[in-house]
Amino acid sequence: MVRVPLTLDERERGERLGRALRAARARRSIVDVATQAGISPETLRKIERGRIPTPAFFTVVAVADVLGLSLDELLAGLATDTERIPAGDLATLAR
Amino acid sequence: MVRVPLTLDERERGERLGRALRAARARRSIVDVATQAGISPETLRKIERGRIPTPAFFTVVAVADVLGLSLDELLAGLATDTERIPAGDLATLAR
DNA sequence: CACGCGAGCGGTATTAGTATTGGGGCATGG
DNA sequence: CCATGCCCCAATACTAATACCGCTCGCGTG
Repeated sequence: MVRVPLTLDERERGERLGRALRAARARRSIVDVATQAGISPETLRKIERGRIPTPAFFTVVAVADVLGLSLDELLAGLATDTERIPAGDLATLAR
Repeated sequence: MVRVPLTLDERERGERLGRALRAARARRSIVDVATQAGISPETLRKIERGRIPTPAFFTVVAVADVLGLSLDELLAGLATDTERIPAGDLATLAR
């Protein structure tokens, strides 16, 4: 076995990370945040949509930095997903 | 070119991350930490040696968690490398 | 002393997956 | 209209993660 395919759990974890980042981005545009973070808008979009379940470490760091988000809070929000998202951000998410 | 090769800066950044993780591991063995973090010892060793300059986000998270290291302090230590390592850890490193 | 042992290192090989560019498509609002 | 913002698809270069091999070095033990 060389490199095992990602499990379902790992993919779901990636989706939670994406949702957390999208919620933090709120009303700013993908292009805005991506260029400021030094990555391509397509990559950010894929991360937010969970299409990149295990993004590179420094990529996540750069995005979180632009969003003014501490990595520790970001991780804390991953465990319990939606339950931890404030009502206001939920509305933003559903828009 | 679809995906440009990593720059020298990015590789050096990976080496700093590796050194920081190794310093945090201190006296514990690679195998011990790696298995506890759920990754292969080979991978952890390569990350510590800078051979994996941009490791996956959750891989770094798992290792930092096992080492009891906050991601925020880990990142803070990356900027200025050795100057920020306390004397005690430097001695450990040189051993 | 010689021996093995634990720990780590470098090389190579393999597959899964990331990051990126560029294309097109569909709304919404100035 | 046309810009903005988001989405999907395809192709491609490069990397992550894993595994196996042999090698080295320090340490304690017989």
